Amino acid sequence: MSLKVAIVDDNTFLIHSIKEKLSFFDDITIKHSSLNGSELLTKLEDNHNIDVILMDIEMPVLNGIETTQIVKQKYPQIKIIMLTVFDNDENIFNAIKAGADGYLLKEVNPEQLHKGIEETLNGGAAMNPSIALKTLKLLRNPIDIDNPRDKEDISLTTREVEVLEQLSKGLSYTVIADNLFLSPSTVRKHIENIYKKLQVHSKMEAVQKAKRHNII
Amino acid sequence: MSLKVAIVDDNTFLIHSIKEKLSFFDDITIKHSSLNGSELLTKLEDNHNIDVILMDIEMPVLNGIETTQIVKQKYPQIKIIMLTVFDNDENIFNAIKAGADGYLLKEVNPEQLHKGIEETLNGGAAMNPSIALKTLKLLRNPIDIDNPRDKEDISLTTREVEVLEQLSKGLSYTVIADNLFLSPSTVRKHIENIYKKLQVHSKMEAVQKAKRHNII
DNA sequence: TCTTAAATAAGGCAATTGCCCTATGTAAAT
DNA sequence: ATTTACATAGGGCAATTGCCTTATTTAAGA
Repeated sequence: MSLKVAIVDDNTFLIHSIKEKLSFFDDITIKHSSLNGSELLTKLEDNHNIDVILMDIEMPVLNGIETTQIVKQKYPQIKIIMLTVFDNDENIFNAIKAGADGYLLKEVNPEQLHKGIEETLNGGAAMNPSIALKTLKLLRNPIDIDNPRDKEDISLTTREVEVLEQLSKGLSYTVIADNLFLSPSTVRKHIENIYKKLQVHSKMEAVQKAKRHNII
Repeated sequence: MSLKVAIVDDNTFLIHSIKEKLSFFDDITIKHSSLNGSELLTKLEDNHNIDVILMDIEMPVLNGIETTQIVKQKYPQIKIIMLTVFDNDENIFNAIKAGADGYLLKEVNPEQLHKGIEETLNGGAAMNPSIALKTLKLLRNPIDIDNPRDKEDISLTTREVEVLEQLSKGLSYTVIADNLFLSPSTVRKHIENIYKKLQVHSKMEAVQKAKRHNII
């Protein structure tokens, strides 16, 4: 018996792209697709014999988070995998809270998508490695989503984030240099740049701000 | 340049099994293996040029959770993937809290293990689907695992806690003195005493440890 | 009453940090 | 071809920090 999949996405082009990706696998049947949560709910009321729903987040009328919450309330047996272009903390956290069983990005390749669906049906969770890392960070450093944080986008380079991580452990310039196989001068330079980007003036402030923005 | 991997497992048979799994891939070099955390730490002190550590949890002398915590404190740039047969919530939660970058089960096949190492180095997190599900559940239902922490009972005075709170905001000695209507000398003295009680040597370490012990 | 813990305050010194300057090589973008 | 971003590296200097010493006052406990 093949897996019954439903798709919810307000972008018809992306629905088509998902269908195409799954067409390679004959153990998957796409039962129907909807352009928003409301449409999906109507279809489920008529027939809820569905194994997995691939759900977009940003949609008109009823968005993916709200829809997930409702579907999970009424049909807890149906697995829901979020399939979206957005991977910000807010969305991930809210989707998980709403009861999502997985979270994949739209750029996922056919094999990964197929595997994700299978794993989810087998009692696991489908997740991008980058999403997985974000969930770990959320577990380690629970941020208060409800409280409005400044949204100013802070863009640190990979190296800067690495240095910041070391700073957060209370390590000195020289130890950080030793750890990253750099000259202390370079570490100092990176830290100067970090301070400028974060608009702070000390290690502690930098780490504080970085944690608030879930950079580390 | 191939990826430098270290293995820590008290079971020599399992070490051999992991080595065998990774032997198929020529972009991976196994630098050394240790039978417990203590042995690993000694080796890292000699040479910390390691990309990833595959870490067992149940080990004599120094277990995988404690070892992860120490390694991440001293060498935050080294990625650590837990590789264990146990997947209970306690272990997963504690490993994540200790700073693990991934969590795989020992039955993992060579390809998955290799992929997990690669993904982790690429800034993601390696995770079993079943583990991923458990992390989602932990996020949804935040259990307050009463961490035994260190048994050492740390008793700071009211004033010391006040000062520590100010420290954690990244304030300088003089500003703290001004805030608490004290002489900078007094603030310095309090901080010295805090350092001695917590057995640390800098603001950042003090704040870190205090947070771990729920003092602030 | 004597002792101890806590809070207060100060001086000195070496190491670290924060902030300014300049400079080079490389890779991506225009 | 040229700008731009990134990573690397170094020098200099004032301020801050970490750690040592000593000292007084007050409040709580033995």
